[in-house]
Amino acid sequence: MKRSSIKELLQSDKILQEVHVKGWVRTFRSNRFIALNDGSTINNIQCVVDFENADETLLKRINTGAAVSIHGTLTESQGKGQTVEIQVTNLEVLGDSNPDEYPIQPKKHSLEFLRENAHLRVRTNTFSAVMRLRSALSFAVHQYFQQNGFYYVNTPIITGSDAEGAGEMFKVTQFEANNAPVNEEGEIDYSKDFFGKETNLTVSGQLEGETYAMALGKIYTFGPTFRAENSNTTRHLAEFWMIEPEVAFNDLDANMDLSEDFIKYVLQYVLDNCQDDLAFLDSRLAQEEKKKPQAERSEMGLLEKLRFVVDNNFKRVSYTEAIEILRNSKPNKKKKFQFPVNEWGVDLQSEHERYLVEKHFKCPVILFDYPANIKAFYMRLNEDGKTVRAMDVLFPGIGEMVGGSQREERLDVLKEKMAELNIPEEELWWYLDTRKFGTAVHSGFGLGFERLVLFATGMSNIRDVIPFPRTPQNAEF
RNA sequence: UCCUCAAUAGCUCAGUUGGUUAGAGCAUCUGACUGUUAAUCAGAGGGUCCCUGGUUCGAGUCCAGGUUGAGGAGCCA
Repeated sequence: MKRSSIKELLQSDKILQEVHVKGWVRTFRSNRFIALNDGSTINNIQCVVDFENADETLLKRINTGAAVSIHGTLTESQGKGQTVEIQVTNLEVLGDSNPDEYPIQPKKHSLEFLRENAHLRVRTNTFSAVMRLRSALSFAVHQYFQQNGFYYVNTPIITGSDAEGAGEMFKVTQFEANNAPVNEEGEIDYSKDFFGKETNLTVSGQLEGETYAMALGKIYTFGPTFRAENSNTTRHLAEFWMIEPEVAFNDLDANMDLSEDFIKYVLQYVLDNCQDDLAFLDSRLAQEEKKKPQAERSEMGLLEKLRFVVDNNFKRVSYTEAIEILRNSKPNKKKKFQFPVNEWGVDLQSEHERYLVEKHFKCPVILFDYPANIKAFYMRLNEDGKTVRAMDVLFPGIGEMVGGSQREERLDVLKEKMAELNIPEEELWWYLDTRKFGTAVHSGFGLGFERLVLFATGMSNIRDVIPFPRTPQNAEF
């Protein structure tokens, strides 16, 4: 007999028909009611066992976590918690689960404990909802770009350029740690290594992506990215997935339009397609919020927050305007900021970004036209000579969701900037070629996928929105 | 990397000014009950009090160093 998913059965009108399901036992109550989940939906289906006529040794094997195969009749439920249930005619335990050892109990676990059981945590409601949402978001990312004429480009994960300047890199080498060949100066001789040069895991596919945008027009990357920073925060991972669109002939305004349109599209997609999981996460967040003191509670629930972002325009503010707002803000005047805002040119601290997004504008904010000397070498210098066409999209509770810019398309200006920052031209000869041959205005941005998942699920720690998080001192699994 | 806090049963936690036999709820096991919804009731088992060293007649408790975790900062996406 054909097996149905629980998702299908809960929506079906197959009342009084024979059905077949397989899944894992969530709870077994009163020696009679199995709450069965197969991952197809957050909802369980209740399977009612005729315990009076059942083999007792079989009943003893129906434990939390066990895999079972069930044949039975779909009926309307006599109980209150569900509309339909399965009257079991045949039950087979496919895989036992020793209740003495199985770590996932039918009770609340701390997120810290579940992180230590990352291989099993997806069997909980919270993590299954998060991971289904992550999958849906990932699909929506591709759908958005594909529908809008973008080509998906796979930039290299092992990279030979270390001039991207996006952060500390993980080395890739075949050498033994204490037995690497050295040259006459006593330095490690990478010309003898696998690639014949020093190589690293990518921190960004942007530079390679730019070369493809200068031929395919509109491209995006969506792949793993690595940072060897010793970052211990709720927003950073050593291995994360980044989305990097790059568009030829787009200026910064078009770039801001793209980022806003893109974010709204993928959030609308999950609002339309992940209602059960979002409803669960919405109530989960509401319960979490209740534990906080009144002052720290967020004004909006998860669903409310998502709809708000989709329905309202992001506020676009230049760095210079932002500095003015901050300088005249109450916390600055009352010296509540740890880093007071006095002069133009300083980098904004988290507390300043949070003030702008959460207190002043109360909506996502796009900051643009930053001082040149706090931004990367490839960003387009403005006519004022002191700011660059950079932009950051800031989100409440998350901070920087997107970082992007219009790229410097003028070869001479780019070379000058690289010289200033001691970036050797030989390293990036291929990148400079895009400016030598048919250069054009172009723009792009990077969006940390996990930060998007963080926002869409209402989770608060980035380690809880990726299956197996990689962070300093932790590469278990 | 810096600052703050934490680590006690499988999980979540309590443990008084240092004091003799370290507790609770949940989970597990045994039994009762059976249309339950985190079922209920009765009973039982379960401890390297993170590690190393120190102070003390005596350390879960105090001190030092370390490990791991959490929150915040920096770096950023």
